[in-house]
Amino acid sequence: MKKTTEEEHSQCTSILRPVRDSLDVLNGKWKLPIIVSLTFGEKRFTDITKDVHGITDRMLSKELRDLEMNGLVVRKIQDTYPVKVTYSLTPHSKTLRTVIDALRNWGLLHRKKLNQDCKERKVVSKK
Amino acid sequence: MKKTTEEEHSQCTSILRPVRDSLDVLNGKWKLPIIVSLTFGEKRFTDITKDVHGITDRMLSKELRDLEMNGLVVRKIQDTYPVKVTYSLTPHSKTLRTVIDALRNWGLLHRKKLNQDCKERKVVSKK
DNA sequence: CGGTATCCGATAGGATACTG
DNA sequence: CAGTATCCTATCGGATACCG
Repeated sequence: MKKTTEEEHSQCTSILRPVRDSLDVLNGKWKLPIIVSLTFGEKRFTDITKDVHGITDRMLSKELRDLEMNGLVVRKIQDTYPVKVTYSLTPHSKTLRTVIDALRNWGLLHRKKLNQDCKERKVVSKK
Repeated sequence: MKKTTEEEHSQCTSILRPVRDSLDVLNGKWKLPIIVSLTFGEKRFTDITKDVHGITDRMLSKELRDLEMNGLVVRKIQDTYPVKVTYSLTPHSKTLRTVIDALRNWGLLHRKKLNQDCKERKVVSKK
């Protein structure tokens, strides 16, 4: 138990780099929720608004642009009248499935944990 | 293919709620990296600084407090001289392993994808 | 070593109004 | 319907200095 620290550090770095790569692309409150919404198939602007509760037009617009630039979302304009715009996932963003599942499962676990702590009156008041 | 939309919407919501629960706790640039650092065992303030490249004392201090309040990190003060403070994960935060693994794998995939696109000269300039 | 205090700029994100 | 424009606040996050 001497030189583990150095080895550990480089091991840690090798995990941290890709994790931070992911976080850079997925950061913020809305990107993953938007992607979740689109996992159910291509949708129109307003439909996403309805799924992702609380998002404003402004944020949705901005986040969709971000996601499109990063190759995670495709914007398609149907040249009908009136014009119809749809958004959908790319093959690449579909690989986010495991991330979403992991977050979902942990979210459920976390909420269960909170309820438990509540029963045990061990809640630490937030702020 | 008529009423799927309503059903889809409630299905979507049932995924979105726990995902957003997770994101609320894990948001920001630093929390998951800090947790990754601590997966290698309890560490001191400065050691975390070294693992999580680029973080400032101020942010680390703040984020550790946040994580402690949410029951994801434990702060332990050894009453030696000089005083030694260590941080470690809780059983609960250890369940984040799957989330971290998923993000790590996706990060690797994403970088591979970027390199591919680069070769194909399909890069979309950022900004 | 393990932080806190202060200051500051940048970005996230909300509210509201408006447009083709 | 599918957004943009404008304005605003809050938080993020960096720099620097300082403290027991």
